[in-house]
Amino acid sequence: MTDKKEKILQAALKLFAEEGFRPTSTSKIAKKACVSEGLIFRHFGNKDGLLEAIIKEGEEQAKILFADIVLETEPKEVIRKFFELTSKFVNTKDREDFWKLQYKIKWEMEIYGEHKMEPLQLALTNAFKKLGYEKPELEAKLLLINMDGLATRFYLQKNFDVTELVEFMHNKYEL
Amino acid sequence: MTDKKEKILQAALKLFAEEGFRPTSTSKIAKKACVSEGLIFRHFGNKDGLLEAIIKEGEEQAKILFADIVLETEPKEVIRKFFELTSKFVNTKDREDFWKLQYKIKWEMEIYGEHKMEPLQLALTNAFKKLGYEKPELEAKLLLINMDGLATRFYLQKNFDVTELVEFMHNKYEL
DNA sequence: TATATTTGTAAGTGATTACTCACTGAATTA
DNA sequence: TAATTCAGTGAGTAATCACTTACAAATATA
Repeated sequence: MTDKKEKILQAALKLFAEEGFRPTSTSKIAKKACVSEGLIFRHFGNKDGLLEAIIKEGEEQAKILFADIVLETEPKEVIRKFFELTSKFVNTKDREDFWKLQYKIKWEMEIYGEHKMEPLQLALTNAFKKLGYEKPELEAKLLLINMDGLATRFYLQKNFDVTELVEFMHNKYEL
Repeated sequence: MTDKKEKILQAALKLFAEEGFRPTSTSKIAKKACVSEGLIFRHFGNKDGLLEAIIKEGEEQAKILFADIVLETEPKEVIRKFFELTSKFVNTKDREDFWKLQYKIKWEMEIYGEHKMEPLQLALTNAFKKLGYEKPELEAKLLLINMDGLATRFYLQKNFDVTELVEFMHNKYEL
């Protein structure tokens, strides 16, 4: 990975997250990355290839984040860590662009990517089962849906307090 | 409102909901509406004007839908009607394009439009207060967030069963 | 050191973009 | 009836789009 290739990825991630995929022109990316426009096509083939590279890199990071939850065996800890993740993934400036891009792309391309969340959903289902909940699968689904709703608000509504609501949600489960 | 102006609005609503605002060209809209491209600019000034007209028309319809809930005084009925709306607004083929556009536009333009939901949130807060809930405002916020999460799934994840989850959510409140 | 490969650039390409302009024909108004 | 407004068209516009190509410089390999 050369220096300029890395710069292109960073610039594209930021611009895609800000403006969306199709509305962001390759010339704008090149300018922001301080490289010639042609270099983008040398390294990534076409615009779609650039997006793919960004998403692929992000998925690696997501897997690492999820691993901590999926490998946990204590059910109450699984749920606690899930809420911890929810408020963290949304609050760390570092990865903000990446997560925002995930949702933006979802709506622009109209694909949900269920498989990414599957291990998380399974871990939660199992945790609720151990805790004796009547419908553990639906409980898990509901939590993930809450996460989508929170993300929607966090990224689109300024001055939205996530922490307050995550805490409130967490307290609804007697743990 | 002439016949052709109406056709432009309908075609634009459909295309914006399908492809997004910026990726939909005015020439494509004109073709779908079977009018000359110039007519779009005659009636709406520019592309943004066309979007504004669509959103404005939709807001009127939303107000009517919300009115039934906001005017209800019986707290349990307020919540029941809210869940009824949630599964309905998401399932009626008729208005599907409009609601889908609402979310697409939110992510494309990064504006949430909190004011639209305010009367609904107030009605829910009041209902939870009457029912003796400890934190009625947060309960109301949570319900609206659930709605956003459900919409995300419904429009982006094929084969997603809304009704099942709405019922499950509803049953969580002892009514 | 000589040769090949990779990394990078500048200047293009045709297609498409939002939008304008000069012009009709029909309906309204004076 | 004469003048004016309105709805609608089709052929333009400059700018921008994703992408290509020819070529130079740097780097790796022999």
